[in-house]
Amino acid sequence: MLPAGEPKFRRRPGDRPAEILAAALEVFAERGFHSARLEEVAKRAGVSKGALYLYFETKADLFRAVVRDAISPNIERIKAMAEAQVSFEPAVRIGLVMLASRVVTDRRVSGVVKLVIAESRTHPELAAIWHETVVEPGIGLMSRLIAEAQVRGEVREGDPRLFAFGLMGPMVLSMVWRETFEPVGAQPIDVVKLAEQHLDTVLQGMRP
Amino acid sequence: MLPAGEPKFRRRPGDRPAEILAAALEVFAERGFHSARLEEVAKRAGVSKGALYLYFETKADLFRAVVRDAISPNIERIKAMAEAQVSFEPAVRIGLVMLASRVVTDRRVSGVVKLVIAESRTHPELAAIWHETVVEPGIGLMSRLIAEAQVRGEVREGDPRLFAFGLMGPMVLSMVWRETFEPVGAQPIDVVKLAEQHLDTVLQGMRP
Amino acid sequence: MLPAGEPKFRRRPGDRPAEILAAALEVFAERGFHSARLEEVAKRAGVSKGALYLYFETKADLFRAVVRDAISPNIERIKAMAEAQVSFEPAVRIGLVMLASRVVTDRRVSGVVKLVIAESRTHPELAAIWHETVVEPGIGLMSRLIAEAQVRGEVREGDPRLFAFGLMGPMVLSMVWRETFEPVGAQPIDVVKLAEQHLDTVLQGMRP
Amino acid sequence: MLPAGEPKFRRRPGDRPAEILAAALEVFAERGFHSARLEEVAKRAGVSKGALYLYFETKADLFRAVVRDAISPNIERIKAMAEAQVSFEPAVRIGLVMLASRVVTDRRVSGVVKLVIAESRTHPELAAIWHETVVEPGIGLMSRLIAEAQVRGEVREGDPRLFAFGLMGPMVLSMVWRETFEPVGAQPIDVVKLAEQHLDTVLQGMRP
DNA sequence: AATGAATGAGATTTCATTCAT
DNA sequence: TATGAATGAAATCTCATTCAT
Repeated sequence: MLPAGEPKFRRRPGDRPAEILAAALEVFAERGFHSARLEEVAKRAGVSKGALYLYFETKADLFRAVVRDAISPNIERIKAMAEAQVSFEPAVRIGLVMLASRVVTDRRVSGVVKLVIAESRTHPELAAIWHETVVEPGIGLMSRLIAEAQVRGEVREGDPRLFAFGLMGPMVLSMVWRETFEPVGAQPIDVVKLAEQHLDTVLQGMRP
Repeated sequence: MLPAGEPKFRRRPGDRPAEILAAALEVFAERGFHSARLEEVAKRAGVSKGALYLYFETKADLFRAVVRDAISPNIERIKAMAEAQVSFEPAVRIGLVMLASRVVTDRRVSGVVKLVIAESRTHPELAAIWHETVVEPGIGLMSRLIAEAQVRGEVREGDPRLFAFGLMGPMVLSMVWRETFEPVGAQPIDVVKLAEQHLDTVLQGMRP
Repeated sequence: MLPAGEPKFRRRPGDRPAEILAAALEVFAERGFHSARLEEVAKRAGVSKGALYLYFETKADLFRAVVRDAISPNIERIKAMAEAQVSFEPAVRIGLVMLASRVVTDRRVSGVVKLVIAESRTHPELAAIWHETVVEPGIGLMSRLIAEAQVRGEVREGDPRLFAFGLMGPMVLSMVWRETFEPVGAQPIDVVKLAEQHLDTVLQGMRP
Repeated sequence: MLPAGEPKFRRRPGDRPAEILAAALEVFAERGFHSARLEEVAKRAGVSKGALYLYFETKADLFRAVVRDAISPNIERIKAMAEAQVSFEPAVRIGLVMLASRVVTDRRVSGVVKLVIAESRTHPELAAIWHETVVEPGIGLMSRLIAEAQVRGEVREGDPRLFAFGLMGPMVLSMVWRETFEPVGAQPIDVVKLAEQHLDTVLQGMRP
């Protein structure tokens, strides 16, 4: 049926699923779930539309895979932090600065975070996964460290969980800011400087 | 076609846009921009689909109107705060607690904020409007108050804008939390308590 | 977005669902379920593709409606036959000749029967509906008449249900013949003559 | 690419087409032409999808081969019957009972018959082949036997072809019944009993 | 001003077919 | 011969938008 032309396809090496996930992350982050076109994902991954379906059942399935994929390194980070037994202040300092410099700054992360927020209504499982795997463990870890520090008398009284939200808040704000307001001209936030100044302020404010 | 009878009761036309905006806010907040069905908006507003087009050109136009509509009362609050001339600490305390108790807690607001975040890529104008009208004035006001307090020696040195982000961060986190994680089972945040504890902490940490 | 041209659509009177069903019957009968194109159905019904979805949820739903629609008149016929209390031979004669002349001859019926056969694997509900509504009542009625005639000594012994199949078989064969072999050149069957000769033969063969 | 080792066992290539045809018959009978997946055929035949194309040009080609393949043994049966020179009644009795017990009862046959009916519109060649090779010879043979019996005064007057349809009808009905209504719960027909009772009835009814 | 039936462009998804290996 | 990853045309279904009434 087709007039013969140059070869229609060529098997290429490389990790197809990973290439597709990378392309999908880009497109989803740029356009959101609904506006993302699978055709665009395919084009950027250098495959045909049909090929996507060799690896992912549906668009939603691909979306979920993108989000899950973005979590995995974070899980490791959180575990590593949890296992590093140190005294309160250095632990929080190192943790938050690392978060600011490595995680919040990473466009891949802030992009996915924004997606999770944006699509939480239509894909609550994603919010659930993210919450169980990243958010609650992270907040839980900080709360525990704070509670222990309170027992040791290093931190004044107060709800440890609220202290944790107080520390994390500006990091969340930074991601939202970068994804939402910077593209329309807002002055970028220097996240590391923010983290450091915030730590100086809050840690002093938490002293007994 | 209908034999003349008594005129059917008819809502004042002037109310229509407001009713439509209210219905649209609901539906957009529940479903996001793309999943929101104009048919659903029309049904909840008690009008026909066609009627929407008498007041709004397109779906995007309606969306913009919803977002703008949600801003206006906030603008008034901000202006009021700005005009209330008080010393630094009380001003910040009153402002943040008011924000926590009146604004962050309002589902309408957190819903719209989430929408702005979610659709910022496809509707950057919304992010722009929000930034110019709400965010920048708010952050600007706080920064100025802080800078003035620094001049008076009430606040230690440090970037006033970063202090402002440090104060606001947990409020943003709270809105994201409510919209994204509470629906999937996360323990709710008591925003007012958070604001108060955070103020105690940060204001102490900002002292010279 | 569209350059203005002649009016895109015009509401027309008439019973839309019925028009669509008629068009769909044609197309389904011509092409089978899978090869039938909704675009073709829409074109023949004089509506747009989208309009089909105002009346029928899915293609399968439309298909079911076509089949159900074809049954209803038959149900009436069967009921009428059942209620006509007559002695055995005339009843069967009248019934079968009526069937031959009115039902088997009707392209709409034979077309739908073929569809039910063809799609019974993919749409078993249709076979079920047809079986419960048309086939089993019909066979049941004949069996009962035969059993009663046996009691009265008008019919020799033998399984009444098998007698019924013996009478009906050539009618089924005729429908299959018309739909399957006539289009490829088979000599048409004169169904009424077949029914009459078959009745003469079988009724005589059923005498005690 | 593989290091030389002992040769993997390998089916004789000569068997491949037969294995594929067997698998294809199963799948086509189960799902119909369109819903049949070549991947499924390949899996059941124990070959790759690509291998199918070494033996059959297209899906339709494979389908035709399946149908033709199912005919061949029948042709032999029919020829054998035609050549067995016997008097009318025994010939018909033997023939029909054999048909009932060997052919109609064979799921492979009823499956293909159903396929031919179902796809006759999209693949008329199949109906044509079937008609020319199976149906018309069979009906022709019976008609001739009947006509000869009429000449000998063994059968009363009447259209021999219609007598043939009268005899064959319940066999067709049985195949349709099995394929269409039994899967949705209809009580199975005992085809051999049906054939015998029908023969008793019709043959008596055909006596002068 | 209001209606809502109708439109049709466009998106996801399927799967027979191809061809580099 | 044989494989199976990859292709891409084509089909169903959605829904913002239109406009005769």
